[in-house]
Amino acid sequence: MPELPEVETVARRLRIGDTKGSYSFGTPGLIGWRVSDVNLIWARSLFQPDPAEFARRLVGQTLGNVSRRGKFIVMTFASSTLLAHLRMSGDLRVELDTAPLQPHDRAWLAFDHPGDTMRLRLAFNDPRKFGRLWLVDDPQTVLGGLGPEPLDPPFTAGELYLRLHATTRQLKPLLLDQSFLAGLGNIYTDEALHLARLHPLTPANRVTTEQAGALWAAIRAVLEEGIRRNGASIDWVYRGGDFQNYFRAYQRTGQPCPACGTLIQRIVVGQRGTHFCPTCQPAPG
DNA sequence: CACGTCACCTGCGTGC
DNA sequence: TGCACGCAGGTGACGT
Repeated sequence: MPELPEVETVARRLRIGDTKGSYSFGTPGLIGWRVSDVNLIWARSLFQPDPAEFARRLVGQTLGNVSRRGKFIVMTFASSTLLAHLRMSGDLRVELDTAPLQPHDRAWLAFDHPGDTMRLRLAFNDPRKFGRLWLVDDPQTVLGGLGPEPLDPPFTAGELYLRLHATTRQLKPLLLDQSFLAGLGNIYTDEALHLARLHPLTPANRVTTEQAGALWAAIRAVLEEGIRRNGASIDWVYRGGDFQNYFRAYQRTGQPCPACGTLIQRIVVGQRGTHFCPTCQPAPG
């Protein structure tokens, strides 16, 4: 799924709630709520630690903050950090703890709140079972290998240019590499390369200063638009966003390029479907 | 180092 | 209808 904008949308929902939730009153954010119970339905969803220690360390802790790093959701408790990676099909739901569990729910945490009779559930739903949870003392043990955060100030066009010129790798797989840049996935990589008018197979070290500037601006533009539209909802996995209605290239094989009308082509790069306009994004060399 | 292949999983659309 | 097959928002472990 879930790339940076979708993960940001999920993190925001956990942090500040959602007035358009499943209930008339929406769902509140979970900051300040206390874990009263945990249940692991599919044990392999938990990467670290073992289930018994997971429960022992989490129950009784109060959630201090929810943020995002790359495609990870970062839930900060007083003495540990819960990390979630949604991989291809994961999602996190906040609901009343009386709501029925859903098919493909893999784990849940129950929350209570001082002076409040309401109890909430945070459910981790993941049809394909690729998603993972970690409970750690130091989040850097999991997040330490990630590249720059593309929307943060230290990530400049000049920084991108320098990183591109450190390798001969093709742009598409390079941008998907989370140690090069954190947060891009298949959708936003295709969208950014199209907007920047760069062919997905271009060797990174052959990108000019101007092209690096265009790619930097394009990455930020597509991510910001994705966040503004609450992410993309595609296939049978509906997540509430509508960026899928504004794709320029991704999954538009055979449809006209919005810039020039040429039909979008699909190739396979590193086992991933890759969509581009052969006119706007001419082959390198 | 760069690239290819497979594995991990389930569900959906397509075509025979 | 049934059933194979290809495809899917990700990543990590291998082999060459």
